[in-house]
Amino acid sequence: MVRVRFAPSPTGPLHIGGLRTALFNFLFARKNNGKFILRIEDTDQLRYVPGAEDYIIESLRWVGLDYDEGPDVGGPKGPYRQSERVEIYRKYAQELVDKGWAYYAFDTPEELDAMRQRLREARSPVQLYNHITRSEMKNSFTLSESEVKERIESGEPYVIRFNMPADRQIVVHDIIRGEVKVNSNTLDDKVLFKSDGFPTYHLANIVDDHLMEISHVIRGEEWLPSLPLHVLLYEAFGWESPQFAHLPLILKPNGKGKLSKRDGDQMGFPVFPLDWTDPKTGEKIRGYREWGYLPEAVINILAMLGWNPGTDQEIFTLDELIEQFSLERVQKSGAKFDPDKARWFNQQHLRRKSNEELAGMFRPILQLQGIEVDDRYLLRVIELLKERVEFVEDFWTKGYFFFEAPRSYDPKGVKKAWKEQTPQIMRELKEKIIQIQDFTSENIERELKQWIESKGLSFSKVFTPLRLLVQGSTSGPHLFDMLELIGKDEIIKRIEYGIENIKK
RNA sequence: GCCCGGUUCGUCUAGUGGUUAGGACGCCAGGUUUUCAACCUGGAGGUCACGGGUUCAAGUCCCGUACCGGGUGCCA
Repeated sequence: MVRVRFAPSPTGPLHIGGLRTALFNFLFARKNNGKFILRIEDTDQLRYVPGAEDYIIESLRWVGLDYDEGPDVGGPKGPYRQSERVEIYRKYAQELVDKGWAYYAFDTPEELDAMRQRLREARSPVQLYNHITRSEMKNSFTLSESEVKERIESGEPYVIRFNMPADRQIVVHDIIRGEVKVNSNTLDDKVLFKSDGFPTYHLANIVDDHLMEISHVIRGEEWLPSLPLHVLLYEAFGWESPQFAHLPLILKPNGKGKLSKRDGDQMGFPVFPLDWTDPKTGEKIRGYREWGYLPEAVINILAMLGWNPGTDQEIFTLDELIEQFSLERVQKSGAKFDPDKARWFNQQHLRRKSNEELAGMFRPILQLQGIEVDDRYLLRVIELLKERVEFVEDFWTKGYFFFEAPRSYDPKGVKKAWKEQTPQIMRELKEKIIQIQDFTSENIERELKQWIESKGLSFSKVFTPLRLLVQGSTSGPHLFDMLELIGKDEIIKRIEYGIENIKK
């Protein structure tokens, strides 16, 4: 039985790197008829951010990554919030102490700093709390059993550290990267249980993955260095280890490093699925959703960052991804995020939507403008604009003139199309348009072209200024379809108004 | 510093010892269009990080170096 989990910690808004980890877990679970579990890793009291958990849940829901078990939906292996499981971790930490795999330590943060500082100054290649240095610190190795007991009973703060064995060659296996070998001497006695009564990630993670019967741990590459520790923890408990897959990181588009919080607003693309307002600073960051991205597009963008099907297919629905996903085809190297391609994905998915769906998404934007239109008109507008739009908002920015007369005229367009003789031509054109009885696209085109030819004018001398008058700029949708849709009376009004108001 | 991982057009990538190194985004040009977009056709863009091996043959296997990234916390 495949059981995988997405285990974010609620220290801020979910980042798209995290969302991709969730996606790959989800795809793997669905592909293998397994379970996808959401677990909230809120063991850090200091970094806890109110609202972050709700944000995570809402984000997953928005993109359609439904989980089978989780804090809000429950499940047989709950609770799914680590803060509600502290007693469990305490018990297992104790078990490791009893078995000799862990020990008590009483060093203060200052003492730890001093130790690292000293080692650095001594040019020691490693500055670790390990099998060598622990003999100089305050812990179960240096204190007598009774003194340890006494300190604990007197309420002195303590932590429980892992007893990292010396000189062990650890070989771990990763589905994406193959074998990774590490010597335990480069590892340290990690804190497993903190003095605040909470476990660290390492302990809680292993205990929960075991108790929740997780079969595959699919997580970001930043966890690869702690994999040997985790494997040793499974050994210490005598548990069978799940399989591991470490996903490549998503990197900044230009420049270096992991994609992070502020990159988005600076470089003109979102880094978070939804809008987020920092509860402390009040700072607002825009999300994919509010930016106008379709959830389908976000899924597609993330799926293609670090995975590919091995075919030329690039546009996928979630179901198609489930069908074709495999961990074996996940890339080893980090992928730079490409904002241009992200836009392209959105455009592709937008075009695959029905006109009715698009109308449903566009109407709220119109309502914001105080505009009410009937469905037939709206659907025609969408039909005319659909191929030239990347985001839903573009229906407004590129088509507002279907709903109201242009308020201004694009200066470049005016310069290009509005010549000395143009007002006179437009006056005559207006008279011609008044005469057109059958005001349909096809007929308007035929009659106007005939008229232009009979006057010995060129199409562009007439049509470009006409377009300018009707829509305020010189590039846009099919001219005659647009004229038909806007209607004869309104067209005439716009021509009259424009002739008076465009100055040359 | 130390540990781990990575390295194919600007970007995402195909490629598993023998290919003119393929596709997509973006860019450029032509076609189409009253215009722009879309679409179609074409183009530029890669000494497969570098250096050494192994082999009749290496982007593909091995070693070293460089560079990039991650980790190195009582953070996850």
